[in-house]
Amino acid sequence: MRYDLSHKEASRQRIVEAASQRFRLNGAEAVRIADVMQMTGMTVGGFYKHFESKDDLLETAVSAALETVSARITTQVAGLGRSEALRAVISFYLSEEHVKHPELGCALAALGTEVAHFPPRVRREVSKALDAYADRLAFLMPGDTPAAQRGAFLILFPSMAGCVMTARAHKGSSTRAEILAGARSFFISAFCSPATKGPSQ
Amino acid sequence: MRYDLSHKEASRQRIVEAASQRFRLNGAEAVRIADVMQMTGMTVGGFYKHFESKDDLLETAVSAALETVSARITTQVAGLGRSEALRAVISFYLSEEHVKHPELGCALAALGTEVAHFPPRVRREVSKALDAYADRLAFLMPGDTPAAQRGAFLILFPSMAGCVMTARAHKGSSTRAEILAGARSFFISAFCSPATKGPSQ
DNA sequence: TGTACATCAGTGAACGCGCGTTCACTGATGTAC
DNA sequence: TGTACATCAGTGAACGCGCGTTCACTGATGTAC
Repeated sequence: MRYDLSHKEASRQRIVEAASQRFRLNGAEAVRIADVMQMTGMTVGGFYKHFESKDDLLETAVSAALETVSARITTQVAGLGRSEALRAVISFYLSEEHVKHPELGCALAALGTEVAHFPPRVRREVSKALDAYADRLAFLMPGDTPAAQRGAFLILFPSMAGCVMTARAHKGSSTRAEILAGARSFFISAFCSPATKGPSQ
Repeated sequence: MRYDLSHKEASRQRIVEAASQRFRLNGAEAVRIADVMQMTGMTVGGFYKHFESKDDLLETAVSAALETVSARITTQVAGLGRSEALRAVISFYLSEEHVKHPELGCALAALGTEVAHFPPRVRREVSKALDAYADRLAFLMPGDTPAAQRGAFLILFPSMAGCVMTARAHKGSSTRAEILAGARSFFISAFCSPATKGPSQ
């Protein structure tokens, strides 16, 4: 072994981080491996010292994106009460800021409809990563049991992802702001009112 | 003019219908013009007698899909009261059936996250088509004014599209059914309870 | 009514480009002695 | 400590395939007379 262990690993991390942003920004199909490698200061050929294929990278980068975002959310609400925490998360998720920066945002809102077209192995891993995402963030949700919290998460986050995706489809139209403002107040009042323990089901 | 007027138009319609299903089933990038033409019993070359480019077809086919679906929904709820009508629409939209058949379902749920990556001209047209979709279906929504109904539509449909997209991402996992069942009862109780005139905002 | 003709929807082979992947090579670094 | 060597992360040109688009051609059909 000529380079120390951390050298190769550091390169791999740079590739994953670059790809994770690029996939969210441009969509899975539109990302070119040569571009991702250029972002890291390396050239195409080196890619295959780290990954088997573009699909291998896709799987890794999407999972990484979901981990990064859930970690950032968790950090940002540390210290807030449950209701305030969720209110803050909803406000951010449904913000213009999030809509304008898919590369740093939720991978579900950025890549959602493409996941069903990923090759089976990739889709299975992404599906697992989405479940893990739910498990890491369910603590934000109202509900008496972990199962209830997970249930509420599985309503709120897919719904918000749909609103963000639709807002992004409406670039340069007032419909975008209309969707975001409406959804923000709707979901905050449905999930954060102090009186409610969760969505009435 | 050698063929009568309706002949070419009929071919064009077959191309649009085939493409509209194919785009929803496979995603915009994955659709091959040769495949679409084969579905119509024609061969590739003929395509360019009808459309300028694949993007031209995409724009036309996505708009057509949104029109077809809103027309079908409108027909199916004819005669029902407003609350029952919306209940029926939500139940269908969030059904396993809809999740399993993207090619016949809502284009927003099928192609949503890809729209932001369409070339500007296409995205503008799709954005308009989405606005028209809202206008045609807002009558289903609770609310005293058209604006209120449109506002409610712009919360409900993007949210449901997000749930369907996420359910589709979870193929072969119990998470799919969990999302659909949870979202169905949540949105029905939020938008169809006889007491409510709309989402409390 | 029959026949020559013109049109143009549709054919299918060929073109050209872009991109994922491969491969022979380089050169920086750690190790052996 | 210094030097020869081995390793392997990274290079970048080349390959090969798939697909959107083009183009010269065909043949079915309506029209003129």
